[in-house]
Amino acid sequence: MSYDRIMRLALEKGFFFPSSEIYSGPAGFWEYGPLGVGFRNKFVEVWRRELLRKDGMLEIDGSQIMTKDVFRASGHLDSFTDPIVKCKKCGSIFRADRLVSEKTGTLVTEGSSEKELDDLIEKHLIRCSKCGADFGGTKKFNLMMSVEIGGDKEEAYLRSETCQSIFVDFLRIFKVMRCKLPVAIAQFGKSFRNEISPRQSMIRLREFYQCEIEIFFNPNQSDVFQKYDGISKNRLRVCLDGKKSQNMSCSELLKKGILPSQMIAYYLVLLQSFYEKTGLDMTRARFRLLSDAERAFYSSFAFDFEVETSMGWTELVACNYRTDYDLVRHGQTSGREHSVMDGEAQVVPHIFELSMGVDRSIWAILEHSLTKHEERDVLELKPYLAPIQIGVFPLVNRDGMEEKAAEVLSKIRKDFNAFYDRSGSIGRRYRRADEIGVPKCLTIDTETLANDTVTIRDRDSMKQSRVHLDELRGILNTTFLFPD
RNA sequence: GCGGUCGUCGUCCAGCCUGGUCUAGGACAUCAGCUUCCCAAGCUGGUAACUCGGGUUCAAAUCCCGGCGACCGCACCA
Repeated sequence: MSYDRIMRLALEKGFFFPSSEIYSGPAGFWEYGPLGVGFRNKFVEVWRRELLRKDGMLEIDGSQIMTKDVFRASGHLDSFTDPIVKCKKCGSIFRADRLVSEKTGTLVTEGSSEKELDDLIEKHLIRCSKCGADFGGTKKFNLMMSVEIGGDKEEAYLRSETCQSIFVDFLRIFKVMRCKLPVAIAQFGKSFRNEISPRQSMIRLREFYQCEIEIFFNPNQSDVFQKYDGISKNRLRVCLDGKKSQNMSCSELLKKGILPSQMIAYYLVLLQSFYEKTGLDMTRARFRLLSDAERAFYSSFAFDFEVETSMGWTELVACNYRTDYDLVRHGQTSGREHSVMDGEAQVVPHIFELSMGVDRSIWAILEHSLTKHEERDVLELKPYLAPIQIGVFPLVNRDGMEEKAAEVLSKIRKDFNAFYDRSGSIGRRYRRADEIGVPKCLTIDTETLANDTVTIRDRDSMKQSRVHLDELRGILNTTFLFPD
């Protein structure tokens, strides 16, 4: 379905909408409404089921504000603080350090202050290379959002990736949870990036949700991974050249050296089967191998899990081999070596991560799920992902059907997300339910009053069947049960 | 961040050019009532908007400036 249609659905039904809307607040911030929260919660619960519980991972929930040292260690403060100058006339922006070294032929040290750079620009009479006008002063631009803590305004940052919490917590978790390598630690939470120009609603946000999984392992033991045995024949849809996708078995991918280890193969399979369960159209999904230039500074091997949407191929998950970069850096900065015992050997674990963008996954599933059946718009969400599971309707508003419907509703509303609707014709009510993806509707009619049976109407087929109220709970439980 | 286009009920649009019958209109949606025994029927009534700030003017949704936002292109995107 098109971008505009999904946006209309989101705004009209309240899945999500711009933040601080009545003041046309800053770009890149969006709110989840009731349906959006319901959907997202269920999405995260499927993530927990298909990845965390299935594999025995540990989940934590870290603080969003973290001290400056964390990001000094992670490299974010150096790598993402660029000194920039802006032309007073045409507004063009340049990296101040690069500009100075280009024009003067001298190397500018990484840590040069704004004042030093300004002096150099003045001394060498450097002007805008586009229009020749003056620059305003050098400023530091950073994708990190800073905050001040307490009366003396201690410098801190909103985390730009949730995984830093996992890294700095690693030693404690490993010890108190009596971990052995390999171990996976996961987290669902918010991250913040001061994007220059956020675009396309849920795709590029300044405040966004991530589901991250960090797998800590002994690099000397990663060749043989027991769990791999069960998935060696599984096929992954990979894209090696940025164009064509193909299904290849894990054993083939390993033999050809495309995947570096059995362990990584296993986790990519796990991730792919998770997304299959979310209802994403997997024929429009792929693992794209990243080139050297595309990888993050810390990563030595990376696949992006991407899906095709109205905006083209969109990255949903970054699968990075981060080596021992993070734990070594945190070890150096904190002065506490981040090594653990693995059998007889003491090792600094390496890390493989699955870093999922939740908001854009939500968007992609909506795009792949909203379908037009003749004149009927149906949001074909998997029953276990539907924010509202059941509609309860009196067929007509008389003869005590409303009261009976209220009775049915109160019977099921504690166990299911159910809603009651008496407004408009029965057909209109079915259509309203279809568009927000309600899988089942219960209708109370004359026969209900006579013999306590209701009709269950199915969203996708529109077919109806009649069940006794005593059987209802069992049938609904089966309907919304997660398939094995 | 730069450039272009744009900003009116929940959604989509009319009105703007040519300021004043605009107390801002319509469609769809929504709410109340009537009707309705199964797939957007009908009737009656209702709620609901000029993005924000400043300026010009006797008078601003309408003209001008600025902020904020949206879309498109460039740049950016751990």
